[in-house]
Amino acid sequence: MTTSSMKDVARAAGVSVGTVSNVLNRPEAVAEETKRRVQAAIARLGYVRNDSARQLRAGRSRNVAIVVLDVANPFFTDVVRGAEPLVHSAGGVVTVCDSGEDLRREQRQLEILEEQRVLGLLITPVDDSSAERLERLTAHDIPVVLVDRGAGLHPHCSVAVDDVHGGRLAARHLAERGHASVAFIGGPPSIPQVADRLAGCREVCEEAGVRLEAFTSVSLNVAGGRQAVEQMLRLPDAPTAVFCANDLVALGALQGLTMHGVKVPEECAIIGYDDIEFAAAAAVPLTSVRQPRAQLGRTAAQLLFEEIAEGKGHTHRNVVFQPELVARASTAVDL
Amino acid sequence: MTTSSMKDVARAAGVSVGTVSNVLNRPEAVAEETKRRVQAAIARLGYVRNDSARQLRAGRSRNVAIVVLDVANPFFTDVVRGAEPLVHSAGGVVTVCDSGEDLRREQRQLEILEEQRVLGLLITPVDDSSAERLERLTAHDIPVVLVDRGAGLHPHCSVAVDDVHGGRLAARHLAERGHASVAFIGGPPSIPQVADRLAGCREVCEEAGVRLEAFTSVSLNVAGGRQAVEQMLRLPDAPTAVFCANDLVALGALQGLTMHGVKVPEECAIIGYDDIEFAAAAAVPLTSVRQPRAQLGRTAAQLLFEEIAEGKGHTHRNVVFQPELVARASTAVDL
DNA sequence: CGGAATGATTGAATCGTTTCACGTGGGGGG
DNA sequence: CCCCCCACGTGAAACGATTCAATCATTCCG
Repeated sequence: MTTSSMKDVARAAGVSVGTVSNVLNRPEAVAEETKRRVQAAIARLGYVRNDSARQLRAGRSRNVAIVVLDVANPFFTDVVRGAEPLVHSAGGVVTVCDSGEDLRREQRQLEILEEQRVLGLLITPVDDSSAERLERLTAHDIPVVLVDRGAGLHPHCSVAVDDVHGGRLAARHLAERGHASVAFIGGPPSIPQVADRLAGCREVCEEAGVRLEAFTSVSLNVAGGRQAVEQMLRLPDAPTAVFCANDLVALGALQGLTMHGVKVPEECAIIGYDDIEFAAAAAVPLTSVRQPRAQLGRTAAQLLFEEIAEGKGHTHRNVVFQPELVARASTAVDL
Repeated sequence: MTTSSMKDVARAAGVSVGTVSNVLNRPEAVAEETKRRVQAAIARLGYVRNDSARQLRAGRSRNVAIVVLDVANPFFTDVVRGAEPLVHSAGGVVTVCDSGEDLRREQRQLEILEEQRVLGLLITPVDDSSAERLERLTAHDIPVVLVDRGAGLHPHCSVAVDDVHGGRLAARHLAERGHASVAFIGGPPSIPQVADRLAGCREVCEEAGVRLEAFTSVSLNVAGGRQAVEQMLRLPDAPTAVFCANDLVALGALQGLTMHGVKVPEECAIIGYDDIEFAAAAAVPLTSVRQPRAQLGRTAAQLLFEEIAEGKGHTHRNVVFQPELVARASTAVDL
């Protein structure tokens, strides 16, 4: 059984292909009786539109691509989920590409996506050297929206979260609970997110007269958090609270403290960042700074469609969201 | 700057479009000098192949779609990662669709994917009522590989993991550690995965003379695990170990036990299932039964490409993987 | 030196839709 | 009774790449 085309349907229904096309795309323009006949033929033959042909004529696809640094990272999956509904209601589907923080992979994916003439692109670029390739896309009329990176640097719309403010929220929460000495644990300071969170934290600590000690974790994951906290415990007067640059690090810190018999939150409070699903699932549910992830995705998609709708006259927008503190057991003690 | 076509390139290089096509697809068939001229023109014009046109001619796209129940579930993201490399080396990109366990969404996505004439489809169907729609796809020459569901039921290839064996592994591990009474915590028994894991566990327990008590969690998540374990603690002689149908439930159990001051593993051991990344990240690292997730994806993609290569003469294969036990701190005590 | 073999290039047909300028037939208004 | 307009349909021209038979030069061999 070969797939049948409009021509087959037209023949079967005794009409021209133009009419079949009308039944599909502007049903109000065709007489009831004819419509019925055509629809019957479609059903009988099991006809399915060929999107390639459609796209060819239209010049673009209806699909939106999103290129993320890591599909397994809950942050990105939530962003994807936020973006999906809009794309679907525009008749397209979301193509998710995992660059794995690898520039070459990212580049290859951008090439493929450009060949596919995607409607638009949501991307968290691997680093600033992607800028040039992205400009090429917009030059070829493929709008690009940056997610959580490089806001303002490029001729694109962007969505991001205010990390400095997130750092402030965390520090303020700890200060209010009476902590006089806190540790910050975060990965390489070259990562803007980490630097911003630390900056916000430092700002509030200085204001409130809280002693702040920064530990550099080898990486932003569980192992990094565990190691850093062990290093911290060796200090003569260890801080009574740790603020971690993300929840993975915080889970690592919790693990390290548990191993050393340090009670959380009684002897040491923990506060994480991102509020991933597993923050609440930890043995001691983690206080965390939540980013509006789904909304990030939703807004990114909105900006994309706005840019498409406005065409030439579009001016780029950079939307910044404010994070929010979610208090749980890991900081539930006042000193 | 309008996007330029092969015709433009041909004109710029002073050759015919056929030659340009050859430079792109069979470079060995065109003279050095000509090739150089054409490539120069391509670079100068910033020409990018139009995949729609290509697909139209070829009759199919080079993209593979994967429809999952939940993009945020680490199980599926790992499957996606396993499948990606193969698809990329075939010149395509992976379209990830999240059905969200919603039949209507799944249906809509299948329609779109069929219109797009995807090369093939990897899917974990929402339920058996998807079978009919999937058969329609194969009838239209779009091969389908089932992932972790409905193996053998349908005229498709499939990959799955032996859950009964996984249950046996867990029970054996606990029996070896000297536990005489264990609890199973799992969601509705109507889920085949849950039923199989329990069956395997029961089999070994009976064999080894271990008392087994099954608790039904309201759902397969953290809250479910916490509630079930609280119920368990109310028993006069509570079991000394719990086997959870998945890691989320196990994390919930750990949380519940921690809240009630029960020490893990000294007073109660825990063993989970899936070995998600966060199992190792728990305050007490969780012993878990690992499914070869990436390999599941890789193999699924392989089966897909085999089916494509073999064409008509293809006979469907059902590949079943054996899970593997990963021992960690949460069971590291012999009674 | 004729003819065959080899190599490079061309041109045109084709894939399946969409779109639009153009019939065609019937009904209503003048 | 004529004309115009409307509502439906038609047919053919795009869209941009691939493919293959046909053409044109060369080179090689006897």
